[in-house]
Amino acid sequence: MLNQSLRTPATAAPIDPSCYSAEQFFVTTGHAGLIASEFSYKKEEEIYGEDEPSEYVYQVVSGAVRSYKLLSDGRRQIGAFYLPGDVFGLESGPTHRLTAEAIVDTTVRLIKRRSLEQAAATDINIARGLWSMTAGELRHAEDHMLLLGRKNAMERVANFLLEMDRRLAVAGMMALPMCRRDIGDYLGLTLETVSRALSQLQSKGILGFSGARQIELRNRAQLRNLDA
Amino acid sequence: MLNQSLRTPATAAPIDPSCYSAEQFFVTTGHAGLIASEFSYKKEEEIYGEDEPSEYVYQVVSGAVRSYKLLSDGRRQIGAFYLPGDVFGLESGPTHRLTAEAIVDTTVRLIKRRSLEQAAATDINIARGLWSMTAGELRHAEDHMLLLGRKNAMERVANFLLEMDRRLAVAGMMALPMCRRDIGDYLGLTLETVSRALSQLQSKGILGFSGARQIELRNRAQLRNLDA
DNA sequence: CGACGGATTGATCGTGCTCAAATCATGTGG
DNA sequence: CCACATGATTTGAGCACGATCAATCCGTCG
Repeated sequence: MLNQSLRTPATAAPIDPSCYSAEQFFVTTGHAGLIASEFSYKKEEEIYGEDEPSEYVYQVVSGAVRSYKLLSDGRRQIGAFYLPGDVFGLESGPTHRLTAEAIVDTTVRLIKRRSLEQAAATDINIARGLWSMTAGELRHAEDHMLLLGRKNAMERVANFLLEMDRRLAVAGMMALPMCRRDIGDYLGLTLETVSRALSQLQSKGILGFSGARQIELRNRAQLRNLDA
Repeated sequence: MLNQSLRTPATAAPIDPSCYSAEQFFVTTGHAGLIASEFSYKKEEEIYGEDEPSEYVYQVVSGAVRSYKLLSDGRRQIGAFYLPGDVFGLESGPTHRLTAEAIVDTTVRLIKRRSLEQAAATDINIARGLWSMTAGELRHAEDHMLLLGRKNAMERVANFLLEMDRRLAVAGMMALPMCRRDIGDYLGLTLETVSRALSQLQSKGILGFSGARQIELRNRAQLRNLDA
């Protein structure tokens, strides 16, 4: 299965370093002569743990990944989902700040972090790319803090649907890789609250199901209204 | 008033780029021949607005700054407080993602963002510093997402007190620059809930007040227990 | 001293959580 | 191919935590 966001352009497009897209990062590293290998993880398998040394940077080829923090009593906050094309596991410091797990069977490309750092020391484009990707994660985290701190349940779920629609919709349909509990732990809600919000959106005709994880958005404008 | 975290070491300490501290960044830029000027803002004055072009990078000399996002109906999420020594307003993209305001009369040092970018193009230490500071903000945001998504009111307030204790305690006392509403908007709570939690901690002898914003922590261990 | 904004405290309300049960989807073995 | 087992999802009922609304109280500054 070839993923659209991973295709290498036949003609190397010029890269504006101030508008860096994570999806193109592994293309740039290729230009710099860095070697990316592939690896696969089974559903539910851990890719790296919180506070482990950061050895590799990853790009999702196929599948999906969740990245989270745990409290001692088991409460979990998912910080981000990574979908095909997304880069994750990039750290500026020595260790990973969150745990990463495959949500479904997942294949990744990976590059040794050390070789990236070395490349960045001489290639300003690589250095810019590392910074830009971290800045992109920060932007997402800032938006998510607003959601977690100040939005109500329906606003959170509407926001989630629009985010997933943007990132993985094909022909107007989304195939969510994650369960209701994952969605709840991403949105700071319980799985029941997520389920109730989705049911309510269905009854209003804003979305349609074909299986609990196959969702079609029927009214994105109204969904954007619900997202505060 | 000389702030401790701003003092320039008499002997230039070697800087480990993987453990970059934001406080030393303006020292490094000085070595690179970059010029920092000073500017002052009145209490409640806006320093920059959300989505405005990012022209400068700032370091708090004295005072305090809040950085936040607003929803259309006025709900506010404060992403971070910046205290003397802290660097803020650093963006990888073209615009600021949050609004920054002086909480009290505040003096900052500032460097043109353009000159920083130019310096980073030739000086890998500068480039490393920019990345590390953004990564530091991301780390804070990741911790804060866990707090906002999964911690209860007392855990949030305990966490806040320990954070402020670490960052601005002098002789065991904190002089908070921000009001209860600011604290609430930082923690995803109302000002009343913050006030009740603080009163409860006082009645347990875990902290003592000398004025609503002058707090002495009397039992940090117990506070750490309350912070999940 | 008085006025004003900030903080505390109280009473009530409501959203989202908890606990529980029913239903649905998926995959496995007979 | 069907029966069953298992986990995921939905739905319901009741509850609790933090929000809201409201009334003092306090500290600071004119």
